[in-house]
Amino acid sequence: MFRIATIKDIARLTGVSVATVSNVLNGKSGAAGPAKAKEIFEAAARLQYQPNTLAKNLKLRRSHTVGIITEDLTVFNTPEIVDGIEAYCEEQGYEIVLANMRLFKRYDNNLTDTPEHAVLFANTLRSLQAKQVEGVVYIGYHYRQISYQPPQKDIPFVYTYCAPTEGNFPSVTFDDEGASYQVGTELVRHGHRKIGVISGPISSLNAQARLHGYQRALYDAGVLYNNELTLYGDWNRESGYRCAEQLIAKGVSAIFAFNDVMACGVYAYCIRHNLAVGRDISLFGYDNRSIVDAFSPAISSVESPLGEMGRRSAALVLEKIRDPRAEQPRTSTIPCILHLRDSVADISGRAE
Amino acid sequence: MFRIATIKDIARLTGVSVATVSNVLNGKSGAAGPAKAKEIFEAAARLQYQPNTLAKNLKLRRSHTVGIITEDLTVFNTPEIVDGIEAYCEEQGYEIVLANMRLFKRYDNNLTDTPEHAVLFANTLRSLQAKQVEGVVYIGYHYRQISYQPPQKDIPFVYTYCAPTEGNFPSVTFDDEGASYQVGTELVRHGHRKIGVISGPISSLNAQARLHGYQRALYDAGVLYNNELTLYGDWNRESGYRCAEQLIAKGVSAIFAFNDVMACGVYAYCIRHNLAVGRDISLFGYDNRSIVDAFSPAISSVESPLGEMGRRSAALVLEKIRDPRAEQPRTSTIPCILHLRDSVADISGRAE
DNA sequence: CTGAAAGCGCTAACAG
DNA sequence: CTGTTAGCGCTTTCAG
Repeated sequence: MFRIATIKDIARLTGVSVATVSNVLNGKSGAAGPAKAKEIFEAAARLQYQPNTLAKNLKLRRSHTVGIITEDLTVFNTPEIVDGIEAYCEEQGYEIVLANMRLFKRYDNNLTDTPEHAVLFANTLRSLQAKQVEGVVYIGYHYRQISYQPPQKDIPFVYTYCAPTEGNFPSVTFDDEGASYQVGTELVRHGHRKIGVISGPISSLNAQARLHGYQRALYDAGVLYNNELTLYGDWNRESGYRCAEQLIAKGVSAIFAFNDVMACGVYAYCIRHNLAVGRDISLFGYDNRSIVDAFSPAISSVESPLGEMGRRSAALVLEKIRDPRAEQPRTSTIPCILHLRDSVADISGRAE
Repeated sequence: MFRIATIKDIARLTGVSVATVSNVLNGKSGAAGPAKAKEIFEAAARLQYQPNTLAKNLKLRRSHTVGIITEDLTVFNTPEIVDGIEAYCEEQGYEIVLANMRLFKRYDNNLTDTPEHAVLFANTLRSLQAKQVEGVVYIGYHYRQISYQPPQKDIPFVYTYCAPTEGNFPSVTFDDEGASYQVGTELVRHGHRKIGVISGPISSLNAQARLHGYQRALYDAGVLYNNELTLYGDWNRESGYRCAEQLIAKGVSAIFAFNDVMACGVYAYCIRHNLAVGRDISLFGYDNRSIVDAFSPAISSVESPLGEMGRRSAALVLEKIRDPRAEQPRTSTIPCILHLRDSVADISGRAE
């Protein structure tokens, strides 16, 4: 079997003590004469020396590592958030260690808050702490309230893509309300007055925020909000299709679906009934998933700033690590990115 | 600041030595009297004792951990492979530690094998080894040849979703050729004789294997292969659209696109020209991405067995860890999963 | 049945 | 400028 070279091997090879090797390799100026130092560096390179992280961290009692807990890594937005955290940590000289709870796979998509989840969370967090992480970012699979939290109230811990029901840990989310405000504003600016909304389930926090933003946009634009034109889907394609049918019967010129999958349902309805999206019907989705490109014209949509949420979460955790008494905002909200595409027609010139 | 309880705290609390605590907690029978043992367990529970992984692994010189190197975690199929590895390792009592090279983000999608990649790979592998991983799975972002490999020839190391150009490390891939064979067979079974193919670039290994499988299916079915009906796209939507135009002009009744994105292009062409997919034109895609559901009828497609590839890779690594002299297959190929949907019409009854 | 002691690889006083 | 030493938290002989 192969053995990784240790500081001891270098010491033996160069005829100095391990302390000297350690000092030289850690750049302590004047730890050895220039000749010896050079010799030590060369030996290290030749042996492909890599300090044993375990030993080093054990000794230093500082791992320079932040833990990431994902509810489920295979949910579409999670990897981008992880990526943002990694990018930021790398810039700051921190490592990351990932713990995936695999909630979807493990519990077959039953994601209501159960006691099992709390136990799994506690175990996951402890296993991360056993690895001496200095802080933790918790990534939800979808925006919702989380009832469990770390037992210690003073560890650097940030929720992202979800929010704690209580406690003082910060959370990072995206600006659902603001993005919907922009969508509403854009649709009005393009001349639309009768706009249909296909919301998610009324219990969804995302859906609530999106509806508020949209309503505020209409208010600010002086357009009456007609709640008959707001229907509630279930995030799935079929509900988009069904709601499109009703809304179009009511004579809307544009539809704002609260996710892309339902927007696809709308698109399908339009195709089936010979309505040209981007001319007869304008369409906005949400999530900016790859399906927005499946059609032509492409579906306008709202992109969540996943990478930026990751970066912000990491920044908050590192700040807290460096200054445990830092005052941090309870919630941080990152703006979304609007993608206005040809699915939205400008009808301001047309007769009503 | 909070401090995690150590074995020492328990020892002090229960009035025994650390050795006894360690023995009891590790289930050494008869390490202490039953009363004392109970007391120790209770103290551990009360203090939320969690053994320090660093210290434990340092001492044992066995981390029970396998490393995962991903080329890029944000590429759509990577997380599912990671998930499969995790699931298997968890069952076997192993932990995983993930190192994401972030190739896409870092090099702006320039993924030809460059010397920089080899250096990044070497660093990543070393950092994993510094954490004392016992083996490593390397996950490519897309199936292709990889020219670099670990410097040590005897470490447990498996490539997945890619293959090494040389060396004796095993690789795990999916059965592109077999899946395409099945697609060809299905299309013929549904009465299709003039079938258009939209391949990927001719240099792509995936595309080559898929074409072979398809050709073999025609051969076995006694259908002539007309290479005029095979066009080469570039994996993008527009090329699907363009190729569809040419193929349909040649009178094909079915189109097999080598990925779903190009299949979307075909779909778009059909919609634009009033051809009903699943009636006038049959369509098969590849990858089974979420966009297959964007249309109605849904696009038939081929699903890569990502989770299973992960599990198999993990199994190979663990086998090698447990028996360093185990003989292992150079390549393992996992069957794909065919999703036959309504985009494929049975035209065997129709006149030619 | 129980504990003292050594040591995994590394760093940081502290002496020389 | 260089080396000795102690110790991070844990396991494991080996005596008592």
